[in-house]
Amino acid sequence: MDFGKALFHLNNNLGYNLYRAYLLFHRELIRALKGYGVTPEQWQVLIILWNHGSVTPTQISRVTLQDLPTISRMLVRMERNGWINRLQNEEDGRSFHVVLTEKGRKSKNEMIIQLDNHFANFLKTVPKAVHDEIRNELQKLRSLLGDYTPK
Amino acid sequence: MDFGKALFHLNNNLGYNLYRAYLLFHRELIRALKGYGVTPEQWQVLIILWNHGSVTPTQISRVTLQDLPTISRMLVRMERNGWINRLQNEEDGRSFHVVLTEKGRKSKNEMIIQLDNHFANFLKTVPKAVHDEIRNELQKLRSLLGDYTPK
DNA sequence: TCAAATTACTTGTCTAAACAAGTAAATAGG
DNA sequence: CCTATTTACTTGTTTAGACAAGTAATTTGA
Repeated sequence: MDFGKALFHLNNNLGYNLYRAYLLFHRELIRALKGYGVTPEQWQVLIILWNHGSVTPTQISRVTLQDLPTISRMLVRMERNGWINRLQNEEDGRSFHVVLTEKGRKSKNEMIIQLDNHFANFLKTVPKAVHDEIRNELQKLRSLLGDYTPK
Repeated sequence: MDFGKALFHLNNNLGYNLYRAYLLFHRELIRALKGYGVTPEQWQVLIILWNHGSVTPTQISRVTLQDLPTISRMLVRMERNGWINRLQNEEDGRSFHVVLTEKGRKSKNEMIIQLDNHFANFLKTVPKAVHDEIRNELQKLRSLLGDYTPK
């Protein structure tokens, strides 16, 4: 069955290529993290917490580009699974501090090493020059489209 | 609040850049299609059908890289919304043909023109050379990772 | 030919995400 | 100071998607 024609159109579409490449990475991340009971999106929150110690849901929401309902429910699941705690915010009764549990803190090194290895293997067919070139191009695209970038 | 450090790590990660760029495009596609009552993923199926007339769920599943449960339920929704019909497959009682309804067929031109305009505007800050360069790089990456590409 | 394996699709369960709407706390303006 | 607005988070609903498990039809092979 020849799907060349339909795929030809899609295949020359930037959005389609982004979607497709994202899917490949996202699935690989799911597999790499599965043993830890963490999703790719929760992994992103763990990285933020490892670098900051304590943040609010709104801050996570801004950094991850996700809306508060998504973050709110994700934090419920992460607390249920023992990764984080929500501490009362003395200065603002509407908000709270998200902090890592001991499990969350101690998992950092092992998980990062394991993930690095996993993706080094996944990307072994991709030359470093190509890898860096694509990353730079994507950063440029995001910047041109007004995506938030840290100082 | 300075999130530079956490974002610095994420920002130099290829997967994160893909995720982020994908999110920007996906949301824009949602907005562009909202008036038609179609999602980006259903749009992808419409394009396949516009180019092929009749396909099976399994064929859609292969082309879109999605599993059958996802396609199966998406087709239920598309049929409910009047875009497609499922016709019995005489040669194979397990399968069926997915075909466009009249609404599905007639929407093609208007939707494509509207979408092209919408994204031309969305991408107006992105020089054509950059756009094509990124698309080519992504095609290269997908190919290196063994993603399916049509002849 | 007929039991075993495979294929095509469905159903169930869970998470992420978009978006609308709601609650409660904090802040601003008159 | 006190009402109106804004902010921070939650809840509800819908779709996509991953993955396990199930059903029914077809194909394989002994």
